[in-house]
Amino acid sequence: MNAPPDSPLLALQRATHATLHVLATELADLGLTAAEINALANLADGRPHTASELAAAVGSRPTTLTSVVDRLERRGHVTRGPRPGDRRAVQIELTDSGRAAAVTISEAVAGLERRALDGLSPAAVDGFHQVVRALTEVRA
Amino acid sequence: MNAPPDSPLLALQRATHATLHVLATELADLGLTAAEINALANLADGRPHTASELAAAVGSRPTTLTSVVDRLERRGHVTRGPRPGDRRAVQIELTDSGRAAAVTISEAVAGLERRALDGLSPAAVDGFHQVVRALTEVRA
DNA sequence: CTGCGATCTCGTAGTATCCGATATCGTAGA
DNA sequence: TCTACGATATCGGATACTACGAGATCGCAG
Repeated sequence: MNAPPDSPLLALQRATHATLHVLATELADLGLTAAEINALANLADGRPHTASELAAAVGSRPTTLTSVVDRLERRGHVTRGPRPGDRRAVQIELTDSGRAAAVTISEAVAGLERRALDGLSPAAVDGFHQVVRALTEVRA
Repeated sequence: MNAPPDSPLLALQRATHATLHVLATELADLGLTAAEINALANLADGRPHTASELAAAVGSRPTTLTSVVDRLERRGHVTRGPRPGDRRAVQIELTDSGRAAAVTISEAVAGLERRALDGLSPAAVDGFHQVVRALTEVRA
């Protein structure tokens, strides 16, 4: 199968869907959706983020993130507060339960990556990052 | 930017969102959504596909595809018909207008890929494909 | 203190996605 | 032949995602 080399973009989307689905299945206990998982994973470093930063990190618009953060806040996983020094920006921070969830997510992500990338050469992984980065920065 | 090497999975999702958005912007004239574009791109080889095959190709469930194909059919881009020899399966084929749209999409995809991958080594692209493929096939 | 740009939220609308149930079809087995 | 079982796709209903435009709040320059 997969006789033709297959467009990088199509392969990319397939991989995204597939990994997202695996992750959602593994993390079903948390009761989180894909977007929420993605947001928490990007918050996992513990640094506070603004809505804009987070939107850029997950690849969506700030408006989209509002509802996601709403739900995360309602569940007590994050808090919203003004950023000291610039009260326009909203600072999104993990709570204790949010940090716990983020750790679980990070471990699942790391485990999945380990399983997938086990037999591959570092050069391949490096090439992957180069391509992904180039694709992310492409403009219309 | 990109100070930390950043998880492959997060980078993957970011790239998917970014490229999808660029594509949707470029192809706004067609009046198609991301899922529809994805489906047409996967049908672009002209071969007939079944709903299951197409679902696997785009990375979603057959139920999800039904509504997408519904819309494509209503717009006259595809036809549904029974597959000769197995009337359970539904054969999805491009119409003339669907083929035209698919060509436009393929060109946009190819152009985007060319722009993004221009300066990169073939080895990097090869590594990208290896990683993406491994990620796609990972299991829970 | 006035205007302008930045940042976020809210309202609204259309899609996407899935689960469970159902209908149709193919195939193996009695 | 006919019956049971697996495969395939659709339908109904529910939830979430995503975006756009409008509005609110705030920082900053003059």
